[in-house]
Parts: sequence; structure tokens; C-alpha cells
Amino acid sequence: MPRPAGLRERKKERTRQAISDAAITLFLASGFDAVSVTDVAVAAEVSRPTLFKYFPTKEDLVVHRFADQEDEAARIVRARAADESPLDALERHFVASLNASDPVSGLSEEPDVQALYQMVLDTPALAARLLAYTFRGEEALARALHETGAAADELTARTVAGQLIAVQRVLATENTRAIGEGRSTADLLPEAVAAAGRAFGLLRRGLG
Amino acid sequence: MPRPAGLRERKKERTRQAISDAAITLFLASGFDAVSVTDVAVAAEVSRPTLFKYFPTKEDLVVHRFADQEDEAARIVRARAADESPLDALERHFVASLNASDPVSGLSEEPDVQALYQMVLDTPALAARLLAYTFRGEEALARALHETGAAADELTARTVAGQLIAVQRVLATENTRAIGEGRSTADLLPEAVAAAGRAFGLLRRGLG
DNA sequence: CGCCGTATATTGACCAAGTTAAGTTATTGT
DNA sequence: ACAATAACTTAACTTGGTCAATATACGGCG
Repeated sequence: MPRPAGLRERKKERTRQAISDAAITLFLASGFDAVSVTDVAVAAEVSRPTLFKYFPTKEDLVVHRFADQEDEAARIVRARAADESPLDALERHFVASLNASDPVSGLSEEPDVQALYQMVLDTPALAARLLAYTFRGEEALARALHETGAAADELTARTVAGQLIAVQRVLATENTRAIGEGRSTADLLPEAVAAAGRAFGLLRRGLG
Repeated sequence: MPRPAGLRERKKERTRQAISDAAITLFLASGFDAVSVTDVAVAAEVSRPTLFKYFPTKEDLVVHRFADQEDEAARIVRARAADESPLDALERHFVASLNASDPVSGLSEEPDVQALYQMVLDTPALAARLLAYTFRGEEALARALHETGAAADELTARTVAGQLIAVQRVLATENTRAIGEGRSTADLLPEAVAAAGRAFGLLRRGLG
């Protein structure tokens, strides 16, 4: 992509950032439900309709930060080496993001990120949106499994995708929960890695 | 529970039913988004606040019909014979509901039920609510697995529950999709049963 | 440089989902 | 029969989200 930049583009980007920042700040300070989008618009020095042009719903003010996580699993599977199974690739990647304290893994250093995740989990509307995101991620993974020939038919692809995403979601949620109880990431890391090993092992060997 | 019935209780039940019926009828006729709750209240001959006392959100007017599905998996696991694994119990129950054309399985005879499911799947707000329901069902199943001693620790319980619910959800969704394409239940039953066998087999033997 | 077409922002009005308060009617238990 | 209580209605309010009309500022071009 070339970047002639363009003043207009830069302004749009700055406006978008200003809205997002104002929103996150206010939400973290007072809670998602206690802040109206009008409050956010005022704080960002933008009119309400403009705000809604950048973020179609109030929830998007928060969850747009998770947008790239949506097709992460699908990308990993498509980018894997020819001799690696999807399960192995996803496990490797999950453990790697654990070690890197990537927010997706539920572990994260920055307190703001932790607080944000915490808020998402305690706010039903946000949790629902996140769930919808993971669901779309599941569909993307199913397509990736099918198109890379890792799953014979579509139904198998969807089944496997459902299981893989479920396991990752459970692991990440568990980590976020533990962080929310005050555990430090350094403290948590070893057992999180062990838990991931057990969970992926279960997936590999089956429940029988 | 004794039931002296009570006129008040009966009236409440009738009112609730009237609201629900009016809602479903209008929604099926014109679509969920095209009908306002005011329309529903008028049709049910009830005031708006009363309607909201019975059904806290517009979506509940539809999804309350799926309320009992929420803890179905957990109930099956708790009620299973001592020598039966949760996986076996759930597979048996799923195949049974397939044969019975139970709506939960995605197969269903009555065109109204089919149309309702179809509407839920095509309406984002409703699909999101249904997803939230299945998620709560997953948590209930995790508790059941843990409390009946079928899973060593909580994390394993959650992981297994996630996989089990994911598979059932994929199978049911697939059936609903096929029904939506005009297939008859009788026509679909054999392959639905076969698909369930494959999916549960995958769960049993693992992805490795 | 100055002008014009076009993005983008603003204002103000509007609709629909929920909520709340105050007052009314109907059921229940005594 | 009567008081306590549960449910219903009316009317007004808040908030999320949309729309149409108008204003402003960027970008290309002569």
C-alpha cells in the first residue's frame, strides 16, 4: 500500500482515535452503562451523528479493539507449514501468545488492557458482542480448514473449528478471570501454559 | 408443588401467552425489525410497560421459547446412568431428539417452528441472544460435569463442556440450514444421524 | 493563486426501546 | 365487607440510533 497520506485521511484517523480514546477513558472511569454516547461525543468534541458514522453502535466503541482477533485463528491455519496440523499450529501460536502476554490469551501486562477485558466480561452487552466476534472467527476458521484441505467435508470443518475455538475461548477466559482476581502474569504463566497443554491434549486424544 | 391455581395466576399466564402469541404472529408475518413493541402491545391489548414486565426486552418475546434448552445438556449429564459417560449420554439424547424431530436438534415438523428458527438465525439481535443462551448452557454443563465427578478439575470441565456444546450447536445449525433450504425432515433424518455419529466420533477419538 | 466539486461535520428533528412515577382497578385473605 | 396487595394504565422521560438539510474544509485544476 502506498501512502500519499493525504491530510483528509490523517484527520479522519485522528478523529477516530480521539473518539475511541475518549470513549475508553470514560467507560473505564465510570462503567459502560453509566456513560452515554452523548457524553462520549462531547468529550471527543464531535457531534453525535459523526460519532455514529465512525462507530455504528455504542458497543463498537469498545469492541473495535478486538476486531483483528476475529480471523486470527483462520490466518494461523492458512499460514501453517505444509507438514503441520491445524491443531499443532494453533497450539503453538496460543502458547506463543501466552509467553508474549498477548491480550488474546487473556494474559496482559498493561493494567488498562486488563481493566478493559474485565469491563467487557462484566457488561452483558459487550460480552455478547465479543461472543459474536468469536463466532464469526469460528466460521472463518471452518472455511480455512476446509479450503486448506485439512477437513474432508464442510461439516467436519465446522465441528473441528467449533472445538478449537471453544478450547481457546475457555483458556483465555480462565486467564482473564485469574488476572481479574489479582494474579500477576509472571506468576500465572507457568500454570497457564500447563493448562493449555492439557486442554489441547484433550482435543488431540479425544474424550473417549 | 401444589397448585391451588388462583385466579390471579391464571390471568397472568393468559396475559403472558397472549403477548407471546401476538408477538410471534406479528414477527413471523412482517419480520422482527419491522414490528415495534408498541405494535405487539396493541395487538395483545396490553400497555407497553405491562409488556415489558412480562418480557424484559423485545428479543425475549422470541427467545423465551428457547429458555428450557439452556440447561438441557446439564440435565442430561446429571440424570445419566452411573456407568454411562457424559459424551455417550449426550450423543444418545441428541440422536433421540433427532428421531423425535425435537426443535433443539434443528429438525422439526411444524412449519411455524421452522420459520421461527429461520427468523432467529437471520436476525442478528436474535442470533446473538441465542448464542448467549448456548453459552450459559455451556457453563451449566461445565458445572454438571464437575459436580458429577466426570471432570477432574474445573478447567477440564469447562473445556469439555465447550467442545460438547460446540458440536451440538454445529449439528443443530447445520440441520436448520438444510431445512431452510427446503429439505424435508424425513429426507434429512438419515444423514443427520450419520453426521451426528461422525461428529461425536471425532469428539470421542480426538483430532490427532 | 484562486476556484469548484466533493468529502465530511454539524444542527435539529425524529423514531424505537426501555424505565419510572402516580394513580386505578381487581384479587386475595381475614 | 374491608383492608392489603398485586397488577394495569397513562404519561412523561432517557438513551441509542437515524435522517435531511446545511455548512465547512480538503483536493485537484486551470
